[in-house]
Amino acid sequence: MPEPRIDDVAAAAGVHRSTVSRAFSKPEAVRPETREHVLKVAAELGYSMSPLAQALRRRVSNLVPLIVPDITNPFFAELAHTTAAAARRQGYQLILCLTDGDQSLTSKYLDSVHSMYSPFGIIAPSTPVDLESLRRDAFDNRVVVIDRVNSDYSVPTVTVDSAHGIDLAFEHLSSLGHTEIAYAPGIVGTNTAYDRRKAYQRAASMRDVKPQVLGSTHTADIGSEVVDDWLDSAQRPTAVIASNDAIAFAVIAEFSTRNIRVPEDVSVVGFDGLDLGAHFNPRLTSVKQPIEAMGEISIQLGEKLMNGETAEHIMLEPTLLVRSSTGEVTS
Amino acid sequence: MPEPRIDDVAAAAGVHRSTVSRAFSKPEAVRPETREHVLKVAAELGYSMSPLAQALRRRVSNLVPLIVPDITNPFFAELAHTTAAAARRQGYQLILCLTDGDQSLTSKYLDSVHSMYSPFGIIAPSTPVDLESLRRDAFDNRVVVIDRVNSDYSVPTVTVDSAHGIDLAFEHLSSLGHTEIAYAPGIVGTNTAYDRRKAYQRAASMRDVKPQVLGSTHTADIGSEVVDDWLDSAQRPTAVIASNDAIAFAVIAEFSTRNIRVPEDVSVVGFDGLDLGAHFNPRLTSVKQPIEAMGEISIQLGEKLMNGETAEHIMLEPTLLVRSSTGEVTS
DNA sequence: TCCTCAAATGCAACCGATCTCACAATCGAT
DNA sequence: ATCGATTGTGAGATCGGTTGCATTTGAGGA
Repeated sequence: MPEPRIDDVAAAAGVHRSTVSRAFSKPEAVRPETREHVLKVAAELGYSMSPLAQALRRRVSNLVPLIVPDITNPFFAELAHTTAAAARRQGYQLILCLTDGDQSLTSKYLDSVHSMYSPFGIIAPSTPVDLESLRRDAFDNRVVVIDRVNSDYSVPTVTVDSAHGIDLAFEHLSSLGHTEIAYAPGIVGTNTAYDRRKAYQRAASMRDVKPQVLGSTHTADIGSEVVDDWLDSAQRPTAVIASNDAIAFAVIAEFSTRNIRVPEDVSVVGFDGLDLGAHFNPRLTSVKQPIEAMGEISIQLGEKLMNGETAEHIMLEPTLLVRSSTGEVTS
Repeated sequence: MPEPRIDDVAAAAGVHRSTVSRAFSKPEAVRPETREHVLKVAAELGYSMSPLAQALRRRVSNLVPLIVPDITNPFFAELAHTTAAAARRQGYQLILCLTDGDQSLTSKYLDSVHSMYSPFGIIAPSTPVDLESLRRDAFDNRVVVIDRVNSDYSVPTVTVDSAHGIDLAFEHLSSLGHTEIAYAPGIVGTNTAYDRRKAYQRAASMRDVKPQVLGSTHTADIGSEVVDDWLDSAQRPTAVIASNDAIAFAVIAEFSTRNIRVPEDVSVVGFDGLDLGAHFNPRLTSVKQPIEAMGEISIQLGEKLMNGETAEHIMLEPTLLVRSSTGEVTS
């Protein structure tokens, strides 16, 4: 048997199409008894509305795109995870769009979902978003960006307070006696990468620590670059703050490969606070981003956007997750 | 300006709607000159077809669901990555559906995408799929399963040869002098978990190794269970094969926490061959699943399915990725 | 009992495309 | 020149709902 359509339900319930439609999508517009009857008949027939047809007529769908550069990066995986959950809770279906770092794909995806009448979209960029093109491309600006945005305050954003995060890391390391604290930057380009690095510089000078940035050329193997620089350093840092957990993993792996022990010889703290870090060796101390909140809030901002409210800029506070990759300085 | 519709293009080009439609979706049915003219006019207007309207009328969309239990598990992340790429290449838009281990969500998702006229769906289950319900639920059986299927050969599947994978691990460990080789199973339930464990038992007995399965109660912390069992073992295994990389990570982290060194005190080999393992400490030796091929082939099987071809069962061969978590036995 | 007005329902156009069928133009063959 | 077979285009129903407007229903008041 084919799927029942709205007319089948209408016939079976002895009412008109439009009444069935209202029974589902505008409950207050129909008499309670009628509504119940229609719903019962519909249930008996195993009827459910076609989201496609709805979207076509209403010009609004429940498909919300989340655009991320790389799902293979556990940070984005966790973000996708929490955002999908938040989306589902609100009745949206999250569409995960993977750009693989290809800028042009972003606007392509945006076009594509726009033509599916998405109510809004969420972008977690790897490189600065070209907002000019976003706006023009589509979507009437109904885009939420996870990360700061340079030039344009009309786009709502959710970010994490990098400066505070870095401060937490410094504080922790200082309390363990570290005074030579270096920084391992990630891929440049994003605002967060920039913010964190900046925050490192500031925090270092505030504490009379000589800023040392390790491995800035960014070839394929970040880990060995960082460790090379560390070894070459006149005054070897006793601690390294990585700009994110993935970098921290790579750095620790490389230290270990060269028989430099973490945290005995050098402490490492990450930035992300991924669950995965709890099963790393050693278990990774890290600045924890409130990823769950980020997902939740992105959806909320999106909904405000579609209600025509003005752009908000939410900044979330990170916390410190102390595990085993940091220890007292021994010298 | 509102988005142009097909009638706008038709008017501007001086032809009928249907001709425009054909110019796009059935090129051979329209005179070349007409076609070119229509396409040019459409381009000038910045016109593109509404996928929603298309899907509604054709009763086929380009939305392909990939249902996975947990994107936070890097295996599924890599799978999603490659499958999304393969899907895009064929003009599909992958919809990632996260079940979080909630069985009932699977059929919900299936219903949902079915009503969006998905041509087929892909399921990478964490627990055995209830095919009865899948079939009945929706989709006319147009589902590809990544993992074996027990009861039903009418569903196409793509699997990896677990037995061979385990053999590779054994071979490698044997060549390093290991004779006490234990196994750390993952979450039970999936066929792959079952297959791998079975394969371990068989491979062990074939090589006169006493099978030792570590940590089978499966509380929250698998790592410490495994290590507890390892410590309690009368004859401590010199090597552990983990049923997947995530388990291997957890086990190594726990070994290390208790000051047991990998690979000096015990070798560990994983199963998945994730890129992430290359940045683990120590870099993880692992049986590598051909994840890229799995994604690609799932899409292909799906396409065959929608063309009415009969179900195929593809089995892929794993390879061994030798890194640094295994070493010669020292006793 | 009749009238009024609001609430509930029916009617029919519409969202943006596809597709079957009918019709016109073109062509080769007789 | 006539005719049947192709080929290309137009007409209009259709996919499965939504929605503004018209109409019916029913409660309350005179």
